[in-house]
Order: sequence, then structure tokens, then C-alpha cells
Amino acid sequence: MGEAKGYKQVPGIPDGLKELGHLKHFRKGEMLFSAQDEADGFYYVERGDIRVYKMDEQGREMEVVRLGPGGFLGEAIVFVSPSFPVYAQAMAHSDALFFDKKKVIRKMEADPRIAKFFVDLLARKCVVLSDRIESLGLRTVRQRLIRYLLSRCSGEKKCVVELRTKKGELAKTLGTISETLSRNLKQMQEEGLIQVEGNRISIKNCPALREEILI
Amino acid sequence: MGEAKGYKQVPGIPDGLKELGHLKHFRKGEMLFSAQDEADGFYYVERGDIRVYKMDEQGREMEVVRLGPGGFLGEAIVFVSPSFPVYAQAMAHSDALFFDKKKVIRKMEADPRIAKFFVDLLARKCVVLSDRIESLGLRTVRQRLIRYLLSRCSGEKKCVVELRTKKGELAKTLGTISETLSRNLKQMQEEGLIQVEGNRISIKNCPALREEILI
DNA sequence: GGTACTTTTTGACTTAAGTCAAGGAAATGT
DNA sequence: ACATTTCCTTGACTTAAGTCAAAAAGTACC
Repeated sequence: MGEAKGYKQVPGIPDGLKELGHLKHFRKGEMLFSAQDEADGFYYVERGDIRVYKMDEQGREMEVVRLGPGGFLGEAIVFVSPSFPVYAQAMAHSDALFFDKKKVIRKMEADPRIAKFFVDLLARKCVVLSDRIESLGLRTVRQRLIRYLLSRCSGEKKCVVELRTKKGELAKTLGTISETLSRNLKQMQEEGLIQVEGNRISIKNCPALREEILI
Repeated sequence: MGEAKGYKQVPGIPDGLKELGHLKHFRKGEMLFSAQDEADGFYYVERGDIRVYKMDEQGREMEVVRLGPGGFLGEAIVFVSPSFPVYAQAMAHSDALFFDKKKVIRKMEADPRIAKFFVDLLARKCVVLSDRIESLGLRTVRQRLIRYLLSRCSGEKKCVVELRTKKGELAKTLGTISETLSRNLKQMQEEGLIQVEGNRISIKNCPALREEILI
């Protein structure tokens, strides 16, 4: 539901665009770019896991979006601002295609299909970001957690969600901190809704969870 | 600063696009569209004041963005989804150009300059929305209020901000409620930072306010 | 002016969630 | 297997901000 890696991403890259990109590799923990860096291009994630976030003066982070394979990052800034307003970090070993801003703009002006592709891409991102605003403003951590779990649960009565990240990272994706996530998971376990074993969360009562976010 | 009406908007509409739109008038309080409505087009605000918001099941509202003259709304949804996920309401008598989705898409495919215009427009909106996510997640109501005030203060030592809306609406724009806004204004007044007289807020100590959000 | 309505402020209270600090548990390296 | 670091959980506390209710201030309309 607009949250985290699970959100709908564009199937791929249109013909004529991919050739403009060149592959870069990022090791786990490495920064793709930092706030204030010159925005001379953007990335397409082929493999891995990228976290895009803002940071305040005290170093507190706010995740804007998290991207898996098929996701773009920096694609909005590049058309608007000379420097990035966010940080982007590889949370796993990642491969990404880098696209030079000028080349893409030139291509876009020549080929309306490329332009249309970016219109769709950016429109989709707007929707994701709006959803996140709603989610952060109107939903509790518990509700956001339930949404997250359900978004990666097939819908059968019993379902297991395997976290591919640390819980601390999931907390950030949900717009909270690890302590709060931990308490929520515990609470939900005590209510018999889920069963937590390390990084494996079994959903015991899918309908009840569904109920809770639809109300 | 990405907040409210004050954010940077596109200067206007490019040649060849404006002709596609037709003028609609909305009286104060009237809805441009509601969530679930068919998204068959989008709007350009020529005059007035439009509030775009989401609503949860209990009727609590979360403002996504607020638009004055020069702003677009629905321009992202139209390229992505068959129905609106948000509400849009005229907060003042407003004139808006309505653009039919199909016509615009046809035009865009024919004219790369139109497509480029939308890329820029949507990219800008992504930045605004990201800023709002940061703001809601990382800043207190007080900090958001200060940002708002400073964004409409010329920068001299003394400066008067005239609210053109009700305080309750400002509260929503800031992502809070009127009681909390009221308390914050009172507090800041007691600290000698501002002087509130009805809808006129005089900024008494601009540097101190600036200091507070730059720390 | 006085009535009715809306908006704003205030007070008292609740609550979700953040902070700080300390144990445990896992994972990692040697 | 051990030490070391990182991660997760728990407890106790704080706090910003929401809720509910009622008073006060504004505004509009006869």
C-alpha cells in the first residue's frame, strides 16, 4: 500500500533509455548520494535494496521511500534541482544503472515515448508519496505495521512474512523506531494475532488484522 | 518551503495546452472532486484556494497539499489511476481550468514540449511531497508553524503575516488541529517572538525564529 | 441591540510514541 | 569456543500532541 518495497513499481525501462545507463555497483552500507550532492543524474535499481531518507540537524532520519529492483531514485530531483535533498544508501549489495541527466533530457525531448514514460513514473511516485503522507498523519504505528504485514501476506488464513531486513530498518520504513516496533510486535503476539520468531512473522489471524485496518 | 500555498509553483501553462482546458467556477466550500470519483481529468487553479486532502474512516482529514493560483491538482492521478484517492475542495470562490485526460495524453504524445512540461510539474510535486513527509515526521508543530510564518515574512526585523484563512484551516495545513495551533501561538507570544491580533501575526523576533528552525 | 452561529481559546485529561538506559540475544570475527 | 560487536527487547520515564468539553470572542443576521 505505498509502503516500502512492496509498492507497485514500473515493470522496467523502455527501449532507448536503458542504453543510456551504465552499471554501478554499491556494497552494503555504501551511499549512492548524500544530501547536497550535485544531482547530475539518477538511478534505476537492478538488484539490491536502497533506502532514501532525509535527516535533520540532530541526525534523526526520516525515510522517504525504500526501493527494490525496478525502482528509480533521484528521477524527480534531477528535473528540478541542482542538488539532492535526500540521502540514498544501499542496504544490501546492489546494482544500479546510472543515468546522466543531460543525456536523458536530450533523449526525452527527442522521443515522446521516453517523456511519457517519465510522466507515468513520476505520477506513480506522487501517489506513493501522498499515501505515505496519509499513512504517517492518520495511522498509528500499529496500523502501519499491520498494513505492511498484510501487503506481504498472500491472504490465506496462515501466512508467514519473512523480514529481509533488520527490525530496526523496518521500524524506519514504518516511520518509527525499533523500540516502538518491538513493543507493537509483542502486543500483537500477546493478542494472538501474530507469532514472531526472529525474522519470521507468522500471521495467525489474518481476518482480524484486515478488520483492524479497514475499520 | 513545500508548505501550503507558499511553495514554488510553475509560472503558467505552456502554449498549446491552455486551449485544451475549459473554465469551471467553484463557489466557496464546493468540491472539485471526492475520493473514488472517476479521474477523467485534472485542474489548473487560476484564482482562489483549493485544499487537497485524504480522509480516514472516522472522518479525520489529512491535508496533502494546498493550492493557490498557478497550482495543478489531480495531474498525477490522471496518468496512473482511474479514480481519485483524495478530496479537493474550494476554500474560496475559485476559477479552475479543467483538462480532459484523453485530450492531454494525446497532446503529450504529439508534442514533446508538453510532455516535458508535465515531467517538470510532477517532479516538482514529488519534491513538495517529500518535503512534507520530512516536515511531518521530523518537525514539531511549533517548527512547522515557524517555517510557515517565516516563509511569508519578508525577512526584516519586524514583519506582519496576514492569515488569509481561518486558523483552523491553517492548523490542517500544518498537519495539526486548531487547539494545538492556538496553544503554540500563545506560547510563542508569551516568549515575545510574535504578536497575534486576530488574523494578523506580527513577527517580533525574526532572527530568533530563524535560529530555532536552523538548529 | 440582541440572537444565533461559528471560530478560537482554555482547561483538564489521555495517549501514542519518543528517549534514555540496561539487559539479553544473535551474529560476527579470531 | 571465545570475545566483540551489533541488534533486539524491556523497563521506566517524558513529552508532544490529540480528545473532549466548555467558555470566550467574533461575525452575521434580523
